[in-house]
Amino acid sequence: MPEKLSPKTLAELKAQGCTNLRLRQLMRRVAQHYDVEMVKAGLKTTQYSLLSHVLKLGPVRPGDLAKSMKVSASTLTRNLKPLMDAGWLVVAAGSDARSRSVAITPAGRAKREEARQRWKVAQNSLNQLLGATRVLALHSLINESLELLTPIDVSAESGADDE
Amino acid sequence: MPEKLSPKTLAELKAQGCTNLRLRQLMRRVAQHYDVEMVKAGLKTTQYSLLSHVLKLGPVRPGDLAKSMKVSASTLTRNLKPLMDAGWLVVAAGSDARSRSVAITPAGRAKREEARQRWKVAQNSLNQLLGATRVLALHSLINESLELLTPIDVSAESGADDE
DNA sequence: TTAATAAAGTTGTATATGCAATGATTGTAG
DNA sequence: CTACAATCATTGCATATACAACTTTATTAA
Repeated sequence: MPEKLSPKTLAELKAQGCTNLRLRQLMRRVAQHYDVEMVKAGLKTTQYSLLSHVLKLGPVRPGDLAKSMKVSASTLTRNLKPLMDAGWLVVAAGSDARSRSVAITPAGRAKREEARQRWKVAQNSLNQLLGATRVLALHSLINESLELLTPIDVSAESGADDE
Repeated sequence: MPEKLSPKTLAELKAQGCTNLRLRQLMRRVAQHYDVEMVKAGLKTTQYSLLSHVLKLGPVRPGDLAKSMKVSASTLTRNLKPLMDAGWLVVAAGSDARSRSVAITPAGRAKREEARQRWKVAQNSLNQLLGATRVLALHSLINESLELLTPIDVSAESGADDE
């Protein structure tokens, strides 16, 4: 893993700039790309993602949901709010008195299915724009990087198939 | 660019999930990685990025700065605030009466230099974690993708070398 | 010259994000 | 059985992000 580098390679890497910055920039662009479609369903891409995860994971504890989505518990708590207000998700009491249980409503299912059509359009047009090969390569790199950066966390299962 | 795909490739792509979701997840992880170091300098990585861009672009109009950083003008307006409050940036009147001019202060230069040391540590440890080859590949893909997604925008020049 | 238009920033509104602190329970050691 | 520790979720605080609407200036067209 700590592969030997020629000085040239190191220099190139240095000249490349900041991984964080570039990643943020790309993320914003891509988010905007998806949002163009998602807006037609009245959702943000993040909300679609949350709906999809709850659909997939069934009644689920907030903490597990957060782990699966790789966001902090506090972020999750707040992101649930607009979806609850819209009646797409419900939060009930959990088995444990300190825990809770998040579930999707029929309206939430319908909305998610509607949004899924939009998502497909966005994903396809992104594949068109970037080229499927490039998108595949990007996904691979992202997945590998996530694994390498993820502190050993047994309980965080795969999550939803698509956003 | 619309490369011919075998059905298999298409299926793989579909199974890969959502580019937006994965990108967001990686971005959050990477941001946290850098933040561990940046916090020691009392900055967020985003703020370091802003300081660096202003340092590089000299007295610059907010609009140009936003373009260079690829954020919206409204985002930039707000992100300037904490740095102005801290005395690291100043916003003066621009040539044009409706425009402005953003510049870095001596204190800002010092802070940025301090933070730059931290940034190096973060970038190096990221390279260690992911492997330099992988980071290089990631940068390439990000750069290519950004270009393909960026609406032809002549005025948005290269920006700062590193975050 | 005046009226319509374009350009530059800021603000209102809403969401996303995380750390640290808090509140509420449950579990455990003595 | 009680005091201490661990778990789970939420809240306070601060920042990041963008779209749409608005204010102020400049430009341009008539």
